[in-house]
Parts: sequence; structure tokens; C-alpha cells
Amino acid sequence: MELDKELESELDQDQQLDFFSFKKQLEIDKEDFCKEVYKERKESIQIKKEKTVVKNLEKIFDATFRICTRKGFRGMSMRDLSQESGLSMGALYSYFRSKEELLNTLQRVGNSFIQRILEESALGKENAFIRLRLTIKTHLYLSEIVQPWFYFSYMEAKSLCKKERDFYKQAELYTENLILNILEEGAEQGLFQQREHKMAASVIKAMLQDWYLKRWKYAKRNVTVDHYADFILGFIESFYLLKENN
Amino acid sequence: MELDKELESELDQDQQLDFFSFKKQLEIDKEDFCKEVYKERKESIQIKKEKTVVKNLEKIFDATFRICTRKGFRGMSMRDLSQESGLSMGALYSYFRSKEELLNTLQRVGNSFIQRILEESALGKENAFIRLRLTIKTHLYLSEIVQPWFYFSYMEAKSLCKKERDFYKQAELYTENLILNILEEGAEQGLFQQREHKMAASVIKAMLQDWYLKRWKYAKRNVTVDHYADFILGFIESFYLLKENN
DNA sequence: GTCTATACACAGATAGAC
DNA sequence: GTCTATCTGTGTATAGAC
Repeated sequence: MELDKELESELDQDQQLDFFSFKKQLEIDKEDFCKEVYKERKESIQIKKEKTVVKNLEKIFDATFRICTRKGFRGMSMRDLSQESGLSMGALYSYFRSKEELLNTLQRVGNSFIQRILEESALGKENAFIRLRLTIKTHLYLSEIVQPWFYFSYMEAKSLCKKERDFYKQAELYTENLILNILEEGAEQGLFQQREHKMAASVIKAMLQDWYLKRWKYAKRNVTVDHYADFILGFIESFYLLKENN
Repeated sequence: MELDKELESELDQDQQLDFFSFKKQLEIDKEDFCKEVYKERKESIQIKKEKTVVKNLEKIFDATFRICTRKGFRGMSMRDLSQESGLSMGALYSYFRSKEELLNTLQRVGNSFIQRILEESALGKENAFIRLRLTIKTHLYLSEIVQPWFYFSYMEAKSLCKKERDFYKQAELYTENLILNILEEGAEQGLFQQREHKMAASVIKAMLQDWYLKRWKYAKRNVTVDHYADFILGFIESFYLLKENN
């Protein structure tokens, strides 16, 4: 592959993108997530002081993730949630009119949150090789920061009503298409081999998901997110890069 | 790679192994599964006539999978199960002393069932390349035949009590180690490249799981299990086979 | 804004008739 | 072997005091 100077410097940037710098650069955390929920649902939340809302939403969400990781959403009772979050039943119901509303909110706000960040990740980059690396790393890093949400979202998608489930499926396909487009463009640019791009995109998506679905396994083996990223990128590239450059 | 005559004929056999012939050869179906449950739990099931038991277990399991795919195990009430299976509450409880016992039975019997078949799949084969192909295909074909069980087992593992969850985790690692051993042997035999075999085994496992976890997606795209098998084998082989043979 | 007390629907499980 | 009727605990949700 003939790399011109510009591309080489972009590649250097990419090589330097590790989890630590990504986290600093992005500066997202749980609080931002809760603020987003507050903004989107101002009208239906009874409490008016933003600071109070954000503080308590954080408690509610944390507790939800903790309990659901063990028992699943349907196995979590509102009494469980009340105890774990430290809020009373009454308080809980002043933030969410029903248990289902809590589920829908977490899914919806979370998905649009993720999509927005992912969309911006490879913005302005032309080279498909670089875009692939950036998109995959961004996805892994994001799922590292908000792992409980990713796990919850995946596991509880089936508990949603039809309308919300369709929304989820669309979000699921969104990531896959993001990758698919990059693979197709890379092939057009002559950087990648001609492969079954749609199948490849599915399989890459599966590898991305494994990182947050099997968090416990990788933690036990001391596999860092950067190590995982490098490994699957190498795997994918050995399949996609033209052989003479390998 | 120098292939002697024997190996070539084995390879031919493998190439011919498709889902159709596998299914005929294995001849397993839901009934065998229920018979296995009957044998393992003769004492704790109150009903004595094997034929009756097997017939009703099939109804119960089918109904369980149907409901849990939508709501999850904890979201399924015994009344739901009674209605969907066509058996009364009383009848249900004469097959399983509790709802939890139903869950544990499905997980335990299913896992040992799968392990036994997988173990036998590549028995007697020396060549790691062939063993890899056989093991992956067998896993995919198995999960194609009993997809509802695979999906259920994966999704409801977290609902298990500690003891049963440990049993599940051991089963989860079993498949991974099966693949790991093949990769390591292949590298020793000089057939495969030196890679991070443990990472590779995890990622391969993730690809196997994607087949039954995203069944709806692949069905919609008309991807057959044979097509999927060929694709991921190609993917893996481009990573593992020595470049001069590619 | 947050609490406690309570309504009432539905869960898992069993006894005893058939 | 299978059913219906019923026990008792727990579920979601709310009303009204503080």
C-alpha cells in the first residue's frame, strides 16, 4: 500500500489512540448520560430541580444495572430497586411513571447517545483503513466506559414492546452498516480485498459485542481493551488487507 | 502445506460435510433430548410411564422456549407456561417440583448433551486443520438444530444460582478450550501460524455464538448455516494459515 | 421532594377431587 | 395422571402525610 505523507501522519495519530487518551478526550461519564435523560424527559418527570434529578437518576440507573446484571429486568422488583438505590418507592415513581418507562428510557436515550458519538468518531477521515480502526476502537472504548449500559441494552432488548424493539433493532443495524460502508469503500479505494462485506460486518459486530458481553472473562485474564482492540484489528486486517502488503 | 493421500481423502470428507448430511448422520431431535431428561430425572418425576413423560416434556420445553424468547425466564409465569403448553398447573408441578428446577434441568441436561456430541465430532482426527473445520461445523450445525435451547441457555445463565452458574461457566469454557487445543496443536504441527491462540479461541467462540444469538437477522438475509460456516472458516483460515499457501 | 402505608393483581406452589 | 380450587407471599402502583 502506497502511503503518502498525510496518510502516514494520520496513521500515527491512530496508533496513538489508546483507551486512556480516548477517555480524556471524550470526557463523557455517567453524569452526562443522566443530564441527557433529564433534558429529554423534563415534562414527564415530576421533580423540577435539575441537580436533584440528575443525582437521583444516577442512583436509579446504577442500581438498575447492578440488579439486572444478576436477575434481569423482569426479575428486578421495584422494591429491589428502591432498596438498592436508597430511594423510596414513592420517590422512584416520581421519576418514572412505570417500570416499563424506566426500561424504555434507558434503551432510547442510551442508543441515541452511543450513535451520536460513534457517528462523530471517524468524521472527516477519507481513508477507509483509518476509518475502520477509529470506528472499531471508538466502539470498544465506549463499551468499556459504559459497559453496564451496553450489557443491559443487549440483554433486555427482548423485554421491550414491539415499537421499542423495532427502535432497538434499527440501532443494532446502524453499527453494522457503519462498518459495512467502510468495508465497501475500502474495497473501492483498492485498500481492501473484495470479500462478502455484509457477512464480514456481522462478524466484526459480534466481536465488538463479545467485549462487553464477556467482560468478566477478559477481566479475569487481564486482557485490556487496548489489547483486545489490537488483536481483533489484526484479525480483521489479515482477512481484508491485500496479501502483498502483509 | 504438504498433504499426503490420507489427508486429502479426509479433506474431501470434510468438504462434503454439510448441514443436510450432518443432520441425517446425527439423527438427534427434540425427542432424544427429552428422553435424556427422563433418564436423568426418573426419581424426581412423579409420572411413571416413559412415553407420557417424554410427550409432555416436549410440550413443556417447547412452550418454555417460546415464552422465554419473548419475556425471559423470570418474566414467564407458571400460568403462562400452563396455557402455552396445554398442561394444567398441577400437571406441570408433577414434572418439576419448582420453576427453578425446570431451569436447572434445561441448563444441565442440555449442556452435557451438547458437550458429548462436540467431543465426539473430531474424534480420531489427527490433523488440526481438519479438526478445526469439523469442530466449528459441528457446533454450528448443532446450534442450528436446537437453536431455541442455545439461545435460552445463553440468555438465562445469569438467572441461575451460584452452583449452577459455575456449572454453566465451565461448559462455556469447555468449547473455548476445545478450539484452543486445536489451534495450539495446529501451530505445533506447523500447519498454523503462531498467534495469540487464547484470544483467537475467544473470538471464534463469539462468532459461533452469533449464529444462534442473531438467528432472526441471518434468516432475514437468507444466510444458510453452511454459508455462515464457510465464511467464518475462510475468515479464520486467512488469519491462521501460513501465507505461502494462501 | 420524599416518605410510609396500603390497594389489589398476580406470582409460585399444593391439596384433593376425578 | 390430570384437573380445579385455593393458600400465601410478592408484585406494581398510588394516596396522602410530612
